[in-house]
Amino acid sequence: SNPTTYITTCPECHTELIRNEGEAQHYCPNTKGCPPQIIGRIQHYISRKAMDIEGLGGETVALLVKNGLIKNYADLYQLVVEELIPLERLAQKSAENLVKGINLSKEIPFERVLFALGIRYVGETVAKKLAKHFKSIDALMLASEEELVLVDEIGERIARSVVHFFTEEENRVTIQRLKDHGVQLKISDEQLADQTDILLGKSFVVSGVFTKVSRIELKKLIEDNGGKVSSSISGKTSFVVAGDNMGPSKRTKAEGLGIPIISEDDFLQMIS
DNA sequence: ACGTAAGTTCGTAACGTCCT
DNA sequence: AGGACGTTACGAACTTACGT
Repeated sequence: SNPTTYITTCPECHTELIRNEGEAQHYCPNTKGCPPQIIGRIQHYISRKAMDIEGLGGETVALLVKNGLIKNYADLYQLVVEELIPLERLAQKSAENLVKGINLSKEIPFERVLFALGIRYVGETVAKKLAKHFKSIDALMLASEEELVLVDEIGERIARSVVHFFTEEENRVTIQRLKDHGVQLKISDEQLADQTDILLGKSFVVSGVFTKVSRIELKKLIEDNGGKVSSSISGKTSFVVAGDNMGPSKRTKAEGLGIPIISEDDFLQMIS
């Protein structure tokens, strides 16, 4: 039987939206002409967990788009100070900072660039998984749905979305432009050199604050060495790495399950 | 030179959905 | 069913540009 469909129009660009019964959300398919989408994609690209471009925030992105200076994130790399100065809220100083920030983003590692691209269902962690598995955007672009599903943690929905993203000509062009500007679209040699399999199959929970490495670095060390970081303790947790002010409920739970609680030093010892 | 307003950063928490 | 993930929202501290 045919599912009921609901038809509405996008309040922003008045494109027709079709949603099938049972689908939780519908997205405006007008990816090229819907202004909030154009701005939103760039805002995501520059955001903290993605390319983290300092000097550029959501409002400034909207300003740049509205003034016709950029239409997608690859355009950012062609901005020059002079054309920014006439804009509201931007003067010499901010314009320089902005261009500087954009240039610095060329050093952002591949996994975050992959997240920044804005492929649906590819968030921060899925991007990491894909980056680790495929090592480069070229390899990822060649992967079929079948190959993608074989990757741990990647299901049908994500696989379909990834393949779809790369079939769009516009996306391939944008990616080529990023590549030409020197954005990291493959895992760097240094990154590869830092990776080991020491912690393969081990699952970690991190709790508290640490002195020698930051919480973020600690998680990165776990992942780079083949381990998995989870947010909550379960029977599958191998170790809890505890810093200062470890959450008391976590401590109780770990003790209850008999999971070893190790210190920052213990952990660093493990991987050295 | 100073205060204000706007924007950004950083931490956190909650919620609904997806994966296994 | 349980855990993980993506998304959104919020607030507080900090930075910067701009008007007086």
